[in-house]
Amino acid sequence: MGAARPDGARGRIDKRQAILDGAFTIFARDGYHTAGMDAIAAEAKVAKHTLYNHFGDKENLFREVVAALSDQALARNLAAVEQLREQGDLAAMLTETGRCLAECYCDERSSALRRLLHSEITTMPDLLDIVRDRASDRVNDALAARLARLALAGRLDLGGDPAIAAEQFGALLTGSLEARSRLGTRKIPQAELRAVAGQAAATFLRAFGTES
Amino acid sequence: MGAARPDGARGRIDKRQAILDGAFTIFARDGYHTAGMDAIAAEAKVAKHTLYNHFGDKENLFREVVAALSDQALARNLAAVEQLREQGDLAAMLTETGRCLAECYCDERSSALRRLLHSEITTMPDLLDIVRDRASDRVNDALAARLARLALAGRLDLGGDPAIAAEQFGALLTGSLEARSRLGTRKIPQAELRAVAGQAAATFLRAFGTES
DNA sequence: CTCGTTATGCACCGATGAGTGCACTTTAGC
DNA sequence: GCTAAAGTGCACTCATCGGTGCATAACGAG
Repeated sequence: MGAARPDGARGRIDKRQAILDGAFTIFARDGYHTAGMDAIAAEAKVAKHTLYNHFGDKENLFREVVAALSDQALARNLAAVEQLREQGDLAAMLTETGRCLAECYCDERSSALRRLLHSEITTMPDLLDIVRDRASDRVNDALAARLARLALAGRLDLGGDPAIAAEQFGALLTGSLEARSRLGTRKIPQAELRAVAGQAAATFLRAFGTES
Repeated sequence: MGAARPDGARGRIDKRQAILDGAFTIFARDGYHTAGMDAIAAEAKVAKHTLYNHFGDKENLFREVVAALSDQALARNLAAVEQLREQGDLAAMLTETGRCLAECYCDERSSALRRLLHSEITTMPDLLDIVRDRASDRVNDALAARLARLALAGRLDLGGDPAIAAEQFGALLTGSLEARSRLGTRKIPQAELRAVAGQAAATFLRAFGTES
C-alpha cells in the first residue's frame, strides 16, 4: 500500500473488511462456484495470499461473507419492525412496516444472499443456521412480539400463536415479492412495492383486525 | 445394451428420457456446476457421446431438464387446484387443496428445481421464463379462476382482483413452507403439512370468506 | 536500527471437467 | 443381409481454478 494510501486501506485490520466486501461483490455477481479467488483478490485490491492468510480457504471465506451479510440484513429489518407501535393508524403502520420489510427483501444484497444460500444449501447446510440465527429468526421474533402487544391492546385478534401470524404476514410479503421480482432479477419500482405492502396489510387486517 | 435388455432401454427414443432422468438426478444432487457430464452419463447408463448427440452441450441439457421438470410439476399442481369446486365444505376444500399444493411444493423434485433455478438465474435468466410459462403462471391462473367462480357463487368476497387473492393464498402456503422445510432440506411430516395448509386456509377465509 | 509480522507478485502444481476424435459395435429400416 | 444412423469406450486436449512456495518489500513495535 505504497505512499500515502490515497483511497481506502488505512491500516492492517481493514484488509479483512476489504476482502469481505470484494468477495461478496464477486460471489454475488458470479455465484460461489464461478467466482474465482483471483477475481476476489483483484476486486479487494489484495494479493491472493492475503485471502488465505485471513480466511484459510474459499469455503470459509464464503461462510464469513454470509455471516457478515446476515448481520447487515438484520439491522435493516429490525429497524423496519420497530416502526410498529401500539398507537396510530394500524393499516398505515402495517403498510409502512411491510413496505420497509419489502425494501429490505428486495435489496440487491439480500437477493444475492438468498440466491447464494439456495445454491449452496446442499453442500453447506450450516449456512442456513448462520442466516437464521443471525437474521431471519430474530426478525420473526421481533415481529411476533410487536403483533402480540397489538393483540394485548385489543387492536388485533390473532387466532392463536402470534408467531404464526408473524410468519403469515411475512409470507404475504415475501411470497408475492419473490414472484414479482423474478427471484431478485427484476428491480421492483417503489410504487409496486407499496402496492404489495398495502395488499399484504389489507389481507392481514381483514383476517386479524378488530377495527374495520 | 447387449442381449435381451433385462432392465430399461427398449428402443432408441427412450435414451433421451433416460438421459433427462439421469441428468436431473445428478443436477439435483450436486448442483449445476459440480455435476459432471461423466457422472450424468454413468447415471443414465449411456456413453458420454450420446449426451452430446442428443443435447449439444451441458447448458442446453440443463435447460431441457428444467423444462421437463416444469411439465411434471404443472400436472401435479393442476390436479390439486381442480379439487376446488363450488359446492362442499369450503374450509375443508381449501385446506385439502392447500395440502396437495404444499405436497407438490415440498416434493423433492420441486425443491431441487427451485434450488437449481435460484443458483443459475443470473447466468441463465431465461430459465425462469421456462418455468413460469410451463408451470407457475398456469397454476396461478387456474387457482384464480377457481376462486373467481367461488366469488361469483357468493361463497367468497375477494376484495378485488382474483389473481391477487390467488397469489396471496399461494404466498401463505409457500412462504411458510420455505421457512419450515429449510429451503427443501428438511422433510416436513404429513401432520405439519396439514397444519400449515389448515392455517393458510383459515387465514384466507378470515380475510375473504362470506360464511363464518 | 532491527526484528517479526504481514502483504505482495509470480510462477507453479495437481486436479477436475467440458468437449472431441476415432475405431468399433449395435440396431432399425429397406 | 446390407447400409446408414445411433451408440459405445477410451484416450486425449485444453482450459480453469484452488491452493502453495518463495523471494522480496512495507510496516509496527521495542
